[in-house]
Amino acid sequence: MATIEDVAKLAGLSRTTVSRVINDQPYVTDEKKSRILQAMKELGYVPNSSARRLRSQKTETIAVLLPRLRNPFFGNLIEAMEEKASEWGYQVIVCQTHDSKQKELDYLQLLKTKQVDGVVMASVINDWCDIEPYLESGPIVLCNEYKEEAQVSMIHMDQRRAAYESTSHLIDQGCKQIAYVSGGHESHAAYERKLGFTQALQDHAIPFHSEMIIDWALDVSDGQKVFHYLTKHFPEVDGIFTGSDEVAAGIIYEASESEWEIPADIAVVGFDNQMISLLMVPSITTVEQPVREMAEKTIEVLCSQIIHKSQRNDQRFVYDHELLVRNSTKRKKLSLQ
Amino acid sequence: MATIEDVAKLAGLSRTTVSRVINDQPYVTDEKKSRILQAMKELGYVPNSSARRLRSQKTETIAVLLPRLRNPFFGNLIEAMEEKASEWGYQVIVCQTHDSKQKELDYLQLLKTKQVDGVVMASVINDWCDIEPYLESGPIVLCNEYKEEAQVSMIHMDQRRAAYESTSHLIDQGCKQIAYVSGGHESHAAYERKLGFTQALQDHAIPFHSEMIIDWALDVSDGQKVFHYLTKHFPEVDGIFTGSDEVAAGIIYEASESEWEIPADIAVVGFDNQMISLLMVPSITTVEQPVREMAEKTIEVLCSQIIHKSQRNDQRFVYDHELLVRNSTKRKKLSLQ
DNA sequence: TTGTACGCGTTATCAG
DNA sequence: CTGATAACGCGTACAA
Repeated sequence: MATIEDVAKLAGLSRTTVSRVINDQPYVTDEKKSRILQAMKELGYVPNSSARRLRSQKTETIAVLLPRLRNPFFGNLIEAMEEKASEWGYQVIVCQTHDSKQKELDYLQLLKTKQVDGVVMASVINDWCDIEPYLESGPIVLCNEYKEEAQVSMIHMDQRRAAYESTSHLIDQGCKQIAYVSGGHESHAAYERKLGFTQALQDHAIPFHSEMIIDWALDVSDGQKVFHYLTKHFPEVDGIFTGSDEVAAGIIYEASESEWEIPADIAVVGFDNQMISLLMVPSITTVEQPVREMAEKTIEVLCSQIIHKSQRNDQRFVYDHELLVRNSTKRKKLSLQ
Repeated sequence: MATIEDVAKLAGLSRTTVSRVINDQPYVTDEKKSRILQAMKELGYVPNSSARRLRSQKTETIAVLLPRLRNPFFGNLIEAMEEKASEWGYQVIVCQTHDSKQKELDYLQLLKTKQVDGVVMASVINDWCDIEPYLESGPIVLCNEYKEEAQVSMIHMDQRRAAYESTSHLIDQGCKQIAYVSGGHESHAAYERKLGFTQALQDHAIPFHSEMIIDWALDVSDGQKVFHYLTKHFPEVDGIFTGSDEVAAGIIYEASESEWEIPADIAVVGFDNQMISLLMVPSITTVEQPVREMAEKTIEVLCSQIIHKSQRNDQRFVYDHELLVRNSTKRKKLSLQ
């Protein structure tokens, strides 16, 4: 591997001058500049980035922590993040925590060891007090997650309102025995969602059945299990709020294999507006999140914090959702339309 | 930031000894060892990885090149790769090329600049002769892709056989006017698929209509367009081979909004066995790929090449597919069953 | 068993 | 405009 020294020798100049050319700095004669460029080409010289990192204390790399890529919500999120980061000249390291406290801390260690300049947390498992110390080593930005007590920037939706709205929609459609089905880990986002759900029940004087709360449903096959569990133990159920379109799809699929009719017997709402929610029969009422916008804003905020270290680091951006009403909840005759 | 020097001073020992402790090397008294560990804890010392990289010429990082994460096939692929890489102690950088030659080369540059120890290419856009030079800088492994002329390890399925088999299945079901619908870039994998397709037609004496070849269909919405395009221009079509379940789903969705019946009027096969292929009505006949196995093998091969630089680097692993027959192609009465 | 001294490849400082 | 020289933080022959 050719080094800067080799280039300097071949061009008959010093390392310093070569370095100036590499970094587009002024004060180099055009003649020497081209001599150096020539030498670089001849040797196939490429600057060694490990050395640069050591010298400049910068890595041009960020880490994105999330539970798992299999969930298409996170797939879409990181897709948009990688594209934006690439525009800013940053690499992206994928870090799947699988909802493990230990893995989360392991990945945060990347910040301490200077392997990354900053971190996006699209999922937070540990208590904030265990995460805060890492802030000394570099900026952290929360996306799709929030912690009241955290002094960091956060980009997210109003999960509570979204849940409130879609639950109210179920109630509007005449549901009175509504189950709440959500994913494994109790993130703050999930917590807010549940608040919105219970608030909606309360405001409409619908009873809350704590037995009809399910907190282990992550994907399609969990949705299938949920359907059997609910219809067996609570045959009076007539509405289901879910935290993801995959779970909703699993429920609807199993219903189609049984005697239950969706939405006549049970109305179901999903979350995220994945492609699948449109394609299912019946199509799934769901909550659209501005994933790409949130992802891009997250990267912008993080990158500018990396560059201007002084900047205030506790901005908050709240995005709007949109309830998309589809066939999985349309129980009422729409006589007025 | 505390350095190894600070730790040494505090412990009253030399940098070397501290380094030995960090790297679990022998020849250190237990007493001094614990004194050093104590000092490290007191200072919150963490080894600086940029310095280590420079010194050891290793990054413990690999890059995975793929077209886009939005395609769930690649999402699943990188999910499994990241997990396996993590077991080996490697970070994963996501590199979405969006089928751009330039982006592909930009990302390969990571190898040259020593930002990664190795590269997985799950997509190859450039001619191999443009990629080969990068091999000087570190190992490259192909996953789900192959190039006859390349002297690198490859992990993939026999795409040709898979396509042959699912096309033959369409023919068995009585299809005579079969369209071929595939994704944008003409990868070698896609090339092999098309070979299998045409071979199947030929072996069964079914005419090949070059006008019924579509090469721009990537996702659900493309599938929707495909449906309209085909039914308008080739109303005689009675079978469609697609390169992805998303495209197949888009076709089926549009058919359900029209007068066309699937599979009675048109039989459709997908590819990849995504969740969606099971959930659609009708469910989609598709080709199951051992994604996780291929991903894990890929990482194993790459990591061991990184570690044992001498090892032969042109191994080839071919995995088996499985045709899953579902309702989107079941046209014949199964009188014998 | 421990320490000394050098080098990994760059960039920044300062003197010319 | 150009060049010598000192860091950046760590690992490792080699010597003791």
